[in-house]
Amino acid sequence: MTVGSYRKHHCPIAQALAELGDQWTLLIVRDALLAGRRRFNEFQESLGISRNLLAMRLAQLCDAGILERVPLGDSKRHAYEPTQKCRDIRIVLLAMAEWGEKWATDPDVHRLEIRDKKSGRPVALEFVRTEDGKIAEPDSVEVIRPGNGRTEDGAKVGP
Amino acid sequence: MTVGSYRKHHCPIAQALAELGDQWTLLIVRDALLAGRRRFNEFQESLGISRNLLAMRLAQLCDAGILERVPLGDSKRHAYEPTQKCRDIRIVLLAMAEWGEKWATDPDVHRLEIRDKKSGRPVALEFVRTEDGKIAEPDSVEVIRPGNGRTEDGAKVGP
DNA sequence: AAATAAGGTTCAAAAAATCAACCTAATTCG
DNA sequence: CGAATTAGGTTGATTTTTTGAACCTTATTT
Repeated sequence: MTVGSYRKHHCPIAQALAELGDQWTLLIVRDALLAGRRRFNEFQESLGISRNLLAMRLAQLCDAGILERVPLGDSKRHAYEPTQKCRDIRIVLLAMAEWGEKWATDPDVHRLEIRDKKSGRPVALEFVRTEDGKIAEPDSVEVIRPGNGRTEDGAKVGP
Repeated sequence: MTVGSYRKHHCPIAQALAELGDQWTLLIVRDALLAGRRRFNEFQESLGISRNLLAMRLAQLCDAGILERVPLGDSKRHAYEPTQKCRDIRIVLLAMAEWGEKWATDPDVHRLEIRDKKSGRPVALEFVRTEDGKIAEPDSVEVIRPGNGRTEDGAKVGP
């Protein structure tokens, strides 16, 4: 079994990892979404990734509909623009950022602040009860696979 | 520059990826957190990962304080128990699951439901304004690095 | 017009992942 | 009790990925 054969598990986490789980992919997406980078050399210089590998990853991201190659002016050069599918990854990146800030061993780790665009007021990522809009503590929520009677604690069948 | 040298970027996302960004690591964590797996062979059979690689990854996860090797009975066998650092990854996995469900190409992808443990009511992952507890639309929030005047759109300095 | 930058491609070397076989200590089976 | 099987790895050869450097062609700048 190769690592890429995640798809055989019909788990949505495995599916996400099949498209994003590569070592560089989420860093490229981070650069595109959070640092506004768009051009081949911007990614290359920012990440220090080998150029051939970057070319492959960008092609894969375009194939997956996460980035889009758009021509710049009338030249043959182009920019890699994030699609909606890409923008939807931001929540994953911010969840990782919160975890990284909390648990990173690097004492010089940056903070990332999420805030409301208009008011500038701080925003955080939370579990919210759909019915009453109240915030739920992480430990008070469980994850189930609908149709599978079991909860995460005793599960025989995985996600 | 090797892919493991994320730490040089003091970005919390890069830090998180340095510990979790391996191809198998998040699947191991998923199995531990969401499917309750604890034993070497459980992970191996569930994931189909090579045994030597699994041994390395489990050792790394223990070193990182994400799993903990606890003896079983008085034998030399043991279980890999998730720590709090590991449980805090659940929010990342669930963000990925939501993305995977929305964007997966596999039509047979499972749904994962998050719900309140006590009431069984559904729960979702949302951006919440800290001040008034109101839900913020993803497109209405921005990410900044405090101390860096720029927003995600015009950033010269990345996360 | 020449120099430099953008956006790659090619190729060899190094590192990492896979696969199969092997090993030892517990546990279960007859 | 002894034999077989299971758990939890380790070892080593093979294959696949990454890396790093050089090279190339087409824009753009000086």
